[in-house]
Amino acid sequence: MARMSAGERRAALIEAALRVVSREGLAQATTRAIVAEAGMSLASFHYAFASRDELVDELIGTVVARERKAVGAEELAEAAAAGASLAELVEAGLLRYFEHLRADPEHEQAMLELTQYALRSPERHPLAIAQYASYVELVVEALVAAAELTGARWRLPVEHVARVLVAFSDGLTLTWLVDRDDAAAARVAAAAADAVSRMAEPA
Amino acid sequence: MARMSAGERRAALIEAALRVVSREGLAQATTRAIVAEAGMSLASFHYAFASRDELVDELIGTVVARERKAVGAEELAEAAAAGASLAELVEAGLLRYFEHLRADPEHEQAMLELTQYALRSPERHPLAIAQYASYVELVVEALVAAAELTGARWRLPVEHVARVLVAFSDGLTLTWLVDRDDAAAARVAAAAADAVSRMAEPA
DNA sequence: TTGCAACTGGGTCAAATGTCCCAGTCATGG
DNA sequence: CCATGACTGGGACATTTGACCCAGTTGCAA
Repeated sequence: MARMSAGERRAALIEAALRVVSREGLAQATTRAIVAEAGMSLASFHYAFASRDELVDELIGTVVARERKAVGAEELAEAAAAGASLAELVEAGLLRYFEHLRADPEHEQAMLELTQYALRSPERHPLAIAQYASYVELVVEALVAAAELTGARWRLPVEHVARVLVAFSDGLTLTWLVDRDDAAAARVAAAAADAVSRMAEPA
Repeated sequence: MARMSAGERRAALIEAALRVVSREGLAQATTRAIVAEAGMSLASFHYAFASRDELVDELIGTVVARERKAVGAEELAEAAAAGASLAELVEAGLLRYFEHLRADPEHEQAMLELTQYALRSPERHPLAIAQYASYVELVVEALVAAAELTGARWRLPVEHVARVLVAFSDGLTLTWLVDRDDAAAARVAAAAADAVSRMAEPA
């Protein structure tokens, strides 16, 4: 195995772990499976991490940070310039997220498993909370931008609106992962966008 | 251990397994943990079930069947008689589900884990699909009743409406399990009811 | 009552798994 | 060039876990 710094090694192991969890599930992400994926030896694992739990904890944090980039709001502006309504903007955002989900369902499944893992112990519960706080924060930014672009004003605290939208996205994700029904997912997105856009009024 | 028929024993083990999964998670539901919960010996387990997997598969089926009873639609009629609108009826239904969730969060968490477990293998994926088909069916019944009681007509196939509502419920569940924010859950319920009720028109 | 099949308890086995040790290797500063 | 410490590879070990065997026991049908 090539030589690398402890930091690089930790990063490489986390990448490998994420691939294993995505492909086979958290339960199958044993230390041996992870180092095999990373092409290292077991000793390297325990040189970089004190325990498997430590890696999983760090994995949760890493993965949340990455998600932030995945759903960027760059295209919002052009859509609004093209005369889209707020509801249309929100729906477009949800559909963009849905494409992200369709492109890599296993990744979202992995995220769900990591959340549930975190929920199972009091020490890790904060990790799950941080994960969702991060989602909400991300959606807040998009909602603020969307409202500005369409000259609307949120009648509720935008965090509240975002929290609702995150819940709807989660529901869309979970149900689609089960039945893989694209049309149904599109209907969920439309209904969610409708409900959320009604939380705004002309500025 | 008292003597009982193979059928009773299987049922008792499934009950015990559900308790263990709810309390400690699927990963901790080892054969030993399950028989300890049931107060039996390991041999009894393997007398009743060929393998742990066989029990888990049966657990998923059992648990779905039980869920059907939990969200009964008895109170719909009285609410409608009191002059509630369709949106109010749907919201009341969601809030009733939410109370169910609040009363036993670990149970819903167990359901989620079982779903994800089923999603992880092609052979078991149909179990998850059946689980959700059962939810949709249940919601369809309630939606049909609610529309009748308020003199409304669904503009979409009621199965589509139900599928959306199931997605919203899932989102409500997942996010609430993380942040335990009752007020936020109530807002999700209201928004979901709003969106769903707009899928109907006066008959 | 008695024979038998259903059933049980305790122990055992092999595999998987998390953790860790130790002898060796390699890069780098002096 | 070489000493030193960071890093690696290959095992080893205890524990957990799923599976299951076998000698006994017990309810029940005849």
